[in-house]
Amino acid sequence: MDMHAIEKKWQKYWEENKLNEFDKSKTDKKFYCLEMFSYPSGAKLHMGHWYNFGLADCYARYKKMKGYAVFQPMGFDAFGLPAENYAIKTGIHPQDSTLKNIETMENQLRHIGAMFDWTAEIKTCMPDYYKWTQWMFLRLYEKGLAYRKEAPVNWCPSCNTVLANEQAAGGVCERCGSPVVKKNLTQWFFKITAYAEELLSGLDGLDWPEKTKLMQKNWIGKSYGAEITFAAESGDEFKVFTTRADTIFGVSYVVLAPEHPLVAKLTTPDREKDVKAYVEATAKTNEIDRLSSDREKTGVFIGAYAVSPADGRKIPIYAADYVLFSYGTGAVMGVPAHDERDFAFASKYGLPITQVITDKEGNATLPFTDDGYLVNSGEFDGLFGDDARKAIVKKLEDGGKASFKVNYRLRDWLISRQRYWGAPIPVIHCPHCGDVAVPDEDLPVLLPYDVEFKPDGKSPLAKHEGFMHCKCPKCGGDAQRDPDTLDTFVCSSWYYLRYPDAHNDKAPFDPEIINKMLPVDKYVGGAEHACMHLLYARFFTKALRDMGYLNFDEPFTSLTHQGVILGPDGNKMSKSKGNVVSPDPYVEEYGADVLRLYLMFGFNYVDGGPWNDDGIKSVAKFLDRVERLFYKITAMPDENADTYGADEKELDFVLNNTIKSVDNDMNTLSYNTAIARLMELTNALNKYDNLPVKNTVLMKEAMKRMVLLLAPCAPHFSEELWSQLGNKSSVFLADYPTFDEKKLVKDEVEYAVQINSRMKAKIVLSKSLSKEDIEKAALADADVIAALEGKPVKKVIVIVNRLINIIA
RNA sequence: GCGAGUGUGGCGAAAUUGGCAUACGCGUAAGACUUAGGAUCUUAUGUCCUCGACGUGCAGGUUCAAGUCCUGUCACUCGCACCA
Repeated sequence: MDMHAIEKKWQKYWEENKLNEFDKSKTDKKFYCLEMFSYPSGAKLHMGHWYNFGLADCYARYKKMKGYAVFQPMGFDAFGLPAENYAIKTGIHPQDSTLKNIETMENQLRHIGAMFDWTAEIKTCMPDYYKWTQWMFLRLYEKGLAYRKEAPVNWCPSCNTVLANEQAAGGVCERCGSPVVKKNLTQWFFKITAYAEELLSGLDGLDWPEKTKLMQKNWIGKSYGAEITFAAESGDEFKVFTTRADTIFGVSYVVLAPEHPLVAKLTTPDREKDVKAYVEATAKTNEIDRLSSDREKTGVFIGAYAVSPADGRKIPIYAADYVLFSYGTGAVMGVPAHDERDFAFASKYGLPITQVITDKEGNATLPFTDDGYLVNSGEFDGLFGDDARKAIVKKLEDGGKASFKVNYRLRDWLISRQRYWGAPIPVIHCPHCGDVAVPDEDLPVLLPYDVEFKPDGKSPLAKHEGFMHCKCPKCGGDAQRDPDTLDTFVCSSWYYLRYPDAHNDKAPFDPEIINKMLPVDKYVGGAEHACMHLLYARFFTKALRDMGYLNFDEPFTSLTHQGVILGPDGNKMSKSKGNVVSPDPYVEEYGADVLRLYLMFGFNYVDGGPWNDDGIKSVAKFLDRVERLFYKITAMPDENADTYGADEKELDFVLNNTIKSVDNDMNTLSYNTAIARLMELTNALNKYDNLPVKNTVLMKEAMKRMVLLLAPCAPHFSEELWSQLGNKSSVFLADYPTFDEKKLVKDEVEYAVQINSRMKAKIVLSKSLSKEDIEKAALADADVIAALEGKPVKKVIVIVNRLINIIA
């Protein structure tokens, strides 16, 4: 078959007949199948895109044939750093390179033969989209979910920009790998922490990979504990957060984070020099060092003492950088006997180590960090774990010195970027009125084209007079625009809401439409977004729901992460390693269907693996075989329709079993086994074809269903064969084949017979036999009798339809 | 360090509730057809071998029966990484 010709032919047909477009009259049977949209990079589409988009399309087409009105849109996450970096390097404007890249990618994407509904295409860098991204910001701002504050932020000295916590994971810049340093800037934040609890509890009901849910859970990091108030001798009070209130009698010092405001206030004059030096040194330390748990603990005594609320002991106060100012209260109590970090710290600075917890036997090596029984704890001695914690906190609570407290590790989402290529933050800073939201009717705040990209730590927009200067919407006086742009993750946090109403120019979407079309029924994309995009999108959905725009709680009901296709060398594909595999030469040589089929067959979808084209020919051969068989069978006259013996029954069994298996495999995205079953059906048809007398009516029926089963996987090929069968409408409008349970029932079953759990014989028995008869038949078998050698039978285990185990 | 996952032929990989390990394919070998074969078809193909034994990273355990369950251990991958 001329693959290229039929690709063109049917892609044109599908487009002209609007087969890829969602039928808006069928929202009651909607199936929203979405792949994570991609960034329009200068590099061409690689194998991973095909693996993601092409194979998700197989699922979408399968669902369509199962009777759903499938909506599968495609778009581009078009703002972002790479285009701007490229502009700095080459002088080519981000808008020009991005739009050009999009055009190239659109063309490449069409080669996949996916049923993308291009009428709903989104490009996040276009004003008709980012207008609504800005609108989203304003709604969150109104709700108090967007706020501005000065904060130490992750600063990448190489990219000259602020990074989100998630983009600075591990203390290095996600993009360039440079060590991240801290810098104080006034930044915009989204208050994602307001939803910490629901983001956590909502995970339970989601059909998502367990690993991803666990990652989000850990990222949110809920922990139950208590805040306990310590009083300094000066009278100043401060709280520490602890999950181990049961260890409070073992406190031998307390630590304040170096950034803690009380450090300066409480430091005694004789310690001032040392403390100041330490605090300054901490500020200079970059994240990579500060966050390393292997690092030696350091700290400095500030000269002041506090009083333990539990027993009134006087304990020294330290400042140490192993305590994070941004978590809990920024202060902890040091219990060296029962915390590894405190143990290391106390050992170094010669602080007392008092054991207050012990195990069942009364002996424990320090530091002992498990739950245990209290000792040296006055009235609480003998209590265990949770009971001890509750009793102690209750007692302190009565004295106003403690309270139960839940903490989350999740931080608010820093969304300001000192970059050009993003959606401008729609806020005006007025010398009289302060921060003023841009009125909705003035949206979008357009991104100017003529800017200076050269990075110098200032937003390119800040240097653009025409952009910056404006009138305050409130007082009409001279004012300045916010020079920053929004993190691109803001754009991608709501795009799935835009697709179903992509051309709405009155609102980001019509809630009536969106509430029918959402949530997304199947979301397919890489696992690397587990704690960023997927969390942010959930936050947006919940926030918009609470504002009354949406009536659902979660954006993505079911999520699948496709595996990663690695380079042939087993490494992640990258330009620098030179191991990027392009789909283009394979599409050129074998066609889109063969490549789709090979990607389905050669890998477990959720695992991926190193690229290797050894098997691609075999898949091409498989389609050739199907095609040859197809033409051979369709050319046969209808004969022997009434012939239905063992061979026909066997063929019918394989046919029905294939339908059952493939249906199930497609539904669970077990593509490799689905293709294996289709190969088996082909083999069975070939085998049957070699018989002298053939029921050609049965063969034709089998072939017809084969074409239907193959259609979601090899759409052009199958559409062609379908039309050759004389069908006037698309194969994707045909019903997915169903199987007949009766055809799956065999008259006879082969049993494996084991003697003392060892395989000794195989016997074929009628399906209708009772357990007793099966046992009798097995014991009467000549091979079995021989293998038993006259030994008495003690016990016989019969597993119906499978095996018989004789214990002798 | 903590958390999660993976480990099966020469290779990619299969294996409902524990029930014939290695489906499907690649590769390899032999044969058929052919002027020819890098096409097509057929057969064989876990290892060692004579019966038979041994085989799912390794060592144990539970069971009539373990790739699957339990304990320990090694290797690799991913995530988190001083969160008190």
